[in-house]
Amino acid sequence: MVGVRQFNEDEVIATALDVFWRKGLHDATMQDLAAATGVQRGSLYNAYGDKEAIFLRAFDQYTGQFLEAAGHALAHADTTTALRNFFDMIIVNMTDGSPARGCLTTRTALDAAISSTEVRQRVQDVLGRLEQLIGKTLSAAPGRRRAADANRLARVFVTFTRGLAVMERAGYSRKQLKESAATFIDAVMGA
Amino acid sequence: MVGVRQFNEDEVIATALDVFWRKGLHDATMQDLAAATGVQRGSLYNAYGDKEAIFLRAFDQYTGQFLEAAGHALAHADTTTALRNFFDMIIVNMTDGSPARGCLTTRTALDAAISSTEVRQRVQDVLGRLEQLIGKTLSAAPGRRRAADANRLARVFVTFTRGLAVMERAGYSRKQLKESAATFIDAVMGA
DNA sequence: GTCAATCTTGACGATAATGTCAAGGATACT
DNA sequence: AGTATCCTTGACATTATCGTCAAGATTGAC
Repeated sequence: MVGVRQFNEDEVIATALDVFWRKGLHDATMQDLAAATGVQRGSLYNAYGDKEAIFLRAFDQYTGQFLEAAGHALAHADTTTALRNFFDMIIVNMTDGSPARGCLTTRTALDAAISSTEVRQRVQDVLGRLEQLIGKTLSAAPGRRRAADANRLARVFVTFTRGLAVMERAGYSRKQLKESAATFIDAVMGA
Repeated sequence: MVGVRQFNEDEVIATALDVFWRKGLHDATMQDLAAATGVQRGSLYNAYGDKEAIFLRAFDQYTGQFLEAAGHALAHADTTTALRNFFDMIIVNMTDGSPARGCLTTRTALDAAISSTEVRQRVQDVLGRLEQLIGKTLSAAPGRRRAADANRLARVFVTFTRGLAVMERAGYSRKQLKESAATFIDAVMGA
C-alpha cells in the first residue's frame, strides 16, 4: 500500500530507540532501523530526513522516560532512601536486556566528538536536568547543607552515575554495581 | 626502499596511540594510521595483521604509562593529598590536547560491545590494576579502615574516575571536573 | 470523477573501509 | 655471485553505508 503513511510514528520511534540503545547512534544503521521497524529505508529518509533526526526523537522519548523515573525514585522523604532508590533504578535500567543495553546517554556522550551540536546539547541537557533533580533532593535533606554544597554534590552524584554506566560496559555485574553504589552513598552521606 | 622494515616500530605504535586516542578504536581506520605514521596500509597489515593488533600494542603502551603516572601521583604520605594528585593527573590527562582527547580506556570500554574479548580483557585489566593501586593507598591511610572497606571504596574511586571521563566528553571543562573531584574527595574522606 | 499530493519501493551512484595479493626490489646469508 | 627471504607498493575484489530519485500507486480534496 502506498499514498498514505503506512506506519505508526510512535511505534517506529519506540523501536528505533531500542535499536539505538542496543547499538548506539553511531553503529546503528538505517538498515538496522528499517529491519527493526519494518519500514523501508527510503520511507524513513522521506519521513525523517536522516538517521540523526530519528535519533533525536528517540532520545527525547528516552530522556523523558528516564527523568520521570528518576524523579519518581528520588521522591522519598528520607534522602538516603531516595538515593538508594535512584541508584537501583539506573542500575537496573542499564543492566536490563540480554545482552545488557547499557546507558544510552553515556554511550551517546562518548560519541560526542562525531556527533552534531544538537546531539551534544541533548546530552548536556539530560545531565543538567538530572543534576537539578538530585540537587533538589539533597537540598531537602534535613539540616546543615547549604544550597551551593548541594549543587556541587549533585554534580558528583551525576558523575558517579556516569561512572557506573562505564563500569557496566567494562563488564561489572548488576550486583557489583549495586555494591559500589551502596558504598558510595554510605561514604558520601555518612554511614 | 624495500626488503627491510622501513619504519621504527616504537614510533609507529606511539603515533598509532595518538590516532586511537583522538578517534577511538572503532573510528580510527587503517587509512588514518597509514597517513599518520607514513607507513602504507599494506605494510601495516604485513607487520601487525590488523587494526586491533595495532591497537592492543598501543593500548598496552598507554596503560603502562597511565598506571605508572597513577602510581606516582598516589605516592604521597597523606592519603587525601595523594588522591588529589591522582585526580589532578587524570583530569589533565583527559582534557589535554585540542580538542581534548578524553580518556582512551573509557572510550574503549564503551566500544566493548563491538570489540574482541582481548580488548575487553585489557580494559578490565587496567581498571582492576587501578583499583588495586587506589586500594593500597586507602589501606595505608591512618587508622580505622578495614581492608574490605578499602577495596570497596577503591572501586568507588575507579568508578568516579570513569564518570569524570564521561563528563569530559559531555563538555564539562577541566575546571569543572576538578571541582567535582575535589567535592568528591572531601565528601568521601570527610572534609 | 478528476487530479494533486504524497507515500512506498527498488534501483542507482558514490564513497569508504576491509583484507588480500602479486610484482618488484633490497638485503643478508652462504 | 647466487639465492632465499622479507618488505613495500599499488591494485583488486568485497562489503557496507549513505543519500537520492524516478516510477508506481493510493488517498483525499474539490
